[in-house]
Amino acid sequence: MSRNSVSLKDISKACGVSIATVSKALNDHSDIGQETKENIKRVAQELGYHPNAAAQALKTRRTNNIGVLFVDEANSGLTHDYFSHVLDSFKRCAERNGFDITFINADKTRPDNMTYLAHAMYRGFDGVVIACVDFFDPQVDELINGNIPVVTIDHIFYNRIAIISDNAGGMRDLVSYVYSMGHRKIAYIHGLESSVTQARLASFYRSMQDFGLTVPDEYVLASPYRDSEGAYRATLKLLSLPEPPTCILYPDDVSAFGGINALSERGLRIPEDISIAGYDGTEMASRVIPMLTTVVQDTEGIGRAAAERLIDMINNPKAALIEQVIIEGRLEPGGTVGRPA
Amino acid sequence: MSRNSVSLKDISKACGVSIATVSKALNDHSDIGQETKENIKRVAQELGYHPNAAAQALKTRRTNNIGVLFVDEANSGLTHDYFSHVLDSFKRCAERNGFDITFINADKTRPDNMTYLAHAMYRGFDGVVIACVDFFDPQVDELINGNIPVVTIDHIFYNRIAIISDNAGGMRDLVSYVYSMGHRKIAYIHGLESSVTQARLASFYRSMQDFGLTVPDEYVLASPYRDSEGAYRATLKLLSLPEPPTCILYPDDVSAFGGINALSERGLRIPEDISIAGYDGTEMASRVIPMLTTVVQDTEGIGRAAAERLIDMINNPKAALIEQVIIEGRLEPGGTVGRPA
DNA sequence: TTATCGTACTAAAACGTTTGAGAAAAGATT
DNA sequence: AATCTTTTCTCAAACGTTTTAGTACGATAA
Repeated sequence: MSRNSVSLKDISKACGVSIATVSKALNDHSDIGQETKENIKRVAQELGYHPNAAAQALKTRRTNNIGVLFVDEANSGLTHDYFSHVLDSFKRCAERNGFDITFINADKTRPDNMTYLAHAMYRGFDGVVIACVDFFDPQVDELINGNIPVVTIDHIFYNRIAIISDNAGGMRDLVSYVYSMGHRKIAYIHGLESSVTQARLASFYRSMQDFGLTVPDEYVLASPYRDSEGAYRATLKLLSLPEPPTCILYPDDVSAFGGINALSERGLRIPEDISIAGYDGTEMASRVIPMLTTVVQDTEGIGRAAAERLIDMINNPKAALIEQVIIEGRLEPGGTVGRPA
Repeated sequence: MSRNSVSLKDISKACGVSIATVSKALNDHSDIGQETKENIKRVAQELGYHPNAAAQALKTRRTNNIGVLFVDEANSGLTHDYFSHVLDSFKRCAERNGFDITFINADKTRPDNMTYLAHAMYRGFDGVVIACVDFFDPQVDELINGNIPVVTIDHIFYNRIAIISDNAGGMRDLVSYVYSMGHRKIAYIHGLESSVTQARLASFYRSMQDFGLTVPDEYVLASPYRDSEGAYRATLKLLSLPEPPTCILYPDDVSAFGGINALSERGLRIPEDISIAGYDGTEMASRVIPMLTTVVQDTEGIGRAAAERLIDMINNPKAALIEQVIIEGRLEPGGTVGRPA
């Protein structure tokens, strides 16, 4: 009862040794006799002892706990398909290394209204991973510049380690593939201002240029990420052009579905009449027929890389090299890109 | 530097009062003068003081931290669409009440290999929410029977509070709707053994019976949850029956997509030639045309209810009433159910 | 014999907080 | 003037752990 709690003291009493001896025995210090160690460990087991994380943290200044900060524009939180996969991978890797993960509160209405950094310090996180947030939020800046080890995902801060997916490479592969299928009139609907967007957009222009193609301004439209409505409208706009594209690239798979809806409403068949491609490689992309052509992000790799670097930083604070790790994606041809009529 | 840490002691020095006074002032105890309080709070602010969660937890035996346990058969973890929505809602509600959430380690290979309960006690969680796990895992049993407040989602344990979605009601509504569209030959592919499955299956039979329909055994097939391949195969089996159904109900939306693939492969149009419906109301269901007919689970309500009950239990340990909260879903007609030919 | 060493242990302080019991000073009541 | 209250503050213990310095003691070396 009363939140049963066996402490070192209880074991020390049961074994007739001091508390210090028990602590050392359980932590396998060298200055405790073999026999004593074994006895203590046995008794600890029998009594159902578990260390107290709070006491350990207080004493050692280490929590074995990593903070996760994630807020996206749409406030979709955990339900964000891309992020939830990254986080899942991050979590697995962290757990394998004995770390737990706790969310850094994203609700600004929290009773004590602490900033992200304050919250992280309050919990004593050994490290923090930041993803998909509004990187212009001053609170994020404060956190980045605090003295807790940090890795960021998909956004580069100059004084921190960043894990970023290879947006330029993915876009290059995509354009290259579409080109090889015979398309020359390629439109690109891109997400709103972010470093990810910029990287892809630049790569789009560059790749097109490498193939000797010029991109009419009307072929490049903006629409929010993961907003099928916006993509729907943008698609209609493209279709109403005097010379509509034969292929439309979308900023993400959800948007691509918005596009599909617009196209099928206009009676256009995919890929016979028009070709499309998404980006991200979400589950839904692979569940439809024809399978959506897309660039599958290596979410497993991103999450793992982030966890590995962060844990590395935590364990070797001096070796805090600034680094950008680029994780490649993989083009998934699917069936939504055909040869233009 | 060195993980900057302003403590009560620093404030007490700066203000020329005792540590106790500082603590009481910051916690608004009544035995501290107004003026002193204000001064202390101001100085705390200036010095950038933040409480230390570990020390507080050690002293008060309260962590303001809730543990989340979630492992599903497919080990899809956080990427599980239904659960990630429930968790997101849970998280928001918990945060509004000043709680953080931390995952209970699901990786059995963790270095210290603690059981779920051991882990929860180690972290000192004030409460625990359990969802979608293998409820026959003895470790889950141990956790349920431990003395930490627990709520379970979608599974009833007799001595604990459970939040469950209204599977019987949802299935009834679905059958009723399909019936009203004129269908009489209705097949049901259901998930593998679980209380959710059983509740829906029973409700399916009962609803059919209420409409005076008998269900041929061949119309009821099993296929794992969220397995589009399995649903694909089951669908083909149904189509090869001498008298195939005019409508197929799937255990979840992902499975429904597997079914769609099988049907379109056979050249059947939806809903002209055959009708289908999913369950869950995932994002992908609403992104396709025609929109998938499905029962949208109130994930927001489920998550919130779970958080509210759990926090209630935490704050009033005596009022630990055993309760089952049923959260209703909502039939989303979509466009995949038409009138049978 | 005495100094030196190694092994196995303990004492006690410390981490940062909370809290009940008390103390000092000022005000109110007899 | 003496006593009781009230207000405001401090003392000190406690939460469970880790760790440094030190002790006791038998063995080895001089």
